[in-house]
Amino acid sequence: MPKLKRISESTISRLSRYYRALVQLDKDNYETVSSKDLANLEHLTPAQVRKDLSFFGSFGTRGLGYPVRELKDKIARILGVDQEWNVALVGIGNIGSALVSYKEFARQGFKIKLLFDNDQRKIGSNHKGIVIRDVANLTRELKDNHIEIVVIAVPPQQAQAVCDDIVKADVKAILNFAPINLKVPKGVSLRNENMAMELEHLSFCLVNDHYCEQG
Amino acid sequence: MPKLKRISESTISRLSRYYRALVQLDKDNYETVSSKDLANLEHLTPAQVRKDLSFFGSFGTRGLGYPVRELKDKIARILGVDQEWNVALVGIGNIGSALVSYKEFARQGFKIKLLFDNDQRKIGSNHKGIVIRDVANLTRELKDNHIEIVVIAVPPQQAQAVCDDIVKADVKAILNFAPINLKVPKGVSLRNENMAMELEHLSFCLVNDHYCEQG
DNA sequence: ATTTTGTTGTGAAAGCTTTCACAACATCAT
DNA sequence: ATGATGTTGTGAAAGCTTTCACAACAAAAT
Repeated sequence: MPKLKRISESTISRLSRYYRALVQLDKDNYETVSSKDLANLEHLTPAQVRKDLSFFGSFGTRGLGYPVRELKDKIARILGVDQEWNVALVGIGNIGSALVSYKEFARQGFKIKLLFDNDQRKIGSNHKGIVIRDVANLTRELKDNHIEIVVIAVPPQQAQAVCDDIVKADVKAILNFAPINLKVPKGVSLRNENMAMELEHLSFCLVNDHYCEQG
Repeated sequence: MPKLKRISESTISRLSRYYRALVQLDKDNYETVSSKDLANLEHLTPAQVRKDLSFFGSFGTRGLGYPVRELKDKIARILGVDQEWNVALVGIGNIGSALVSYKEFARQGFKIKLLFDNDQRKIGSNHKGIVIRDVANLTRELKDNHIEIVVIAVPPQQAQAVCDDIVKADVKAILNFAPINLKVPKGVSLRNENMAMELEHLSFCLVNDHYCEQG
């Protein structure tokens, strides 16, 4: 039985941070970087950097550090940002509209291909060059257009129904902005962006600063 | 020496989830709720619910469960959402604009009082009833208006400078949307919303589904 | 009264993540 | 060559979080 080591959520998140740092280091023409430097850039510990990277292989040279360009490319491959992904966005309200214009996405290979809404006044209209489709046809259109990632930006009451339609289209990755816990079957990856929750975390820290020792 | 038990980030996040569930239960006129029910609602375990709550006191009755209304109010107090907070928003671009209109914030007691930008064309103009101020005066205006929480929605290159000005105004809570690791002094709480990172997490799971056993 | 059923609060166990510490190398200076 | 310095990769230790398991209690049934 091949021992399947589970990888922690935090390691994946840190991988994103290493990647961002490496992109910058490469731009600045650094050839190599030590775990210590990389740790300093992202306010982590050298041991953590090494442990995280060692999970995926031995990328460094003892005495020297890691080759910047090579490590960047390796992490890009691991994160899947060396390729393009077809993204659809459901719910063209305040947040949805903002995401369509968010340059960071396209730059990283996440291409917004389809937009959906349930508002008859919006359906059929053009939004930044993309036509808004009827959410009633969500499942079929996601399938037909080979969408791989869907962003949910609808009100919480509609989110689970939308989510179910997305799952029916065999989409395996969902980013949810609705403040609700979506239920997805095993095999579907779900990430939540919950701004209300983050603000509550901050107000908790303001009220209970003795519990929130941080810096 | 009073033993200062540290509270985990995850416990605080779950507290937000319990709160959301309790608000709904209260609306639906439930009088009591068991740790089992609360766990089911948020896809957690009963033991975790009890452990989390026990951190802040004994709120339940053995054999019966927790009184919904009372527990909701207690958690509201703990989270600091039983009061209003003065919020400022820096950077009125795509995301910033969306946040101004985001109803969820105001509903939870987070009142956006000031808007800032560095674009001369925007400064002085009205945005949804709030005048946009010059970010050059950030520190002074935050102080004068007793702002307690600031949201950063500026491009990454400007984020650290903006952050430093916020810290100078003695603001102790910052929500950052810029894809960069901000450095803040001890005593200042910082939360990050990094959408690019969440998408990278999803593409990681698409590429490495064997590591991402979830559901 | 006594038993049955249900649920909390919590110490202990299990599981997971981070940090430590050092052997194993690579490079450079002499 | 040899020694000095620097850095990785990793097993073991420490620390943290979640889950287990059960005594303690409350309410309802008999």
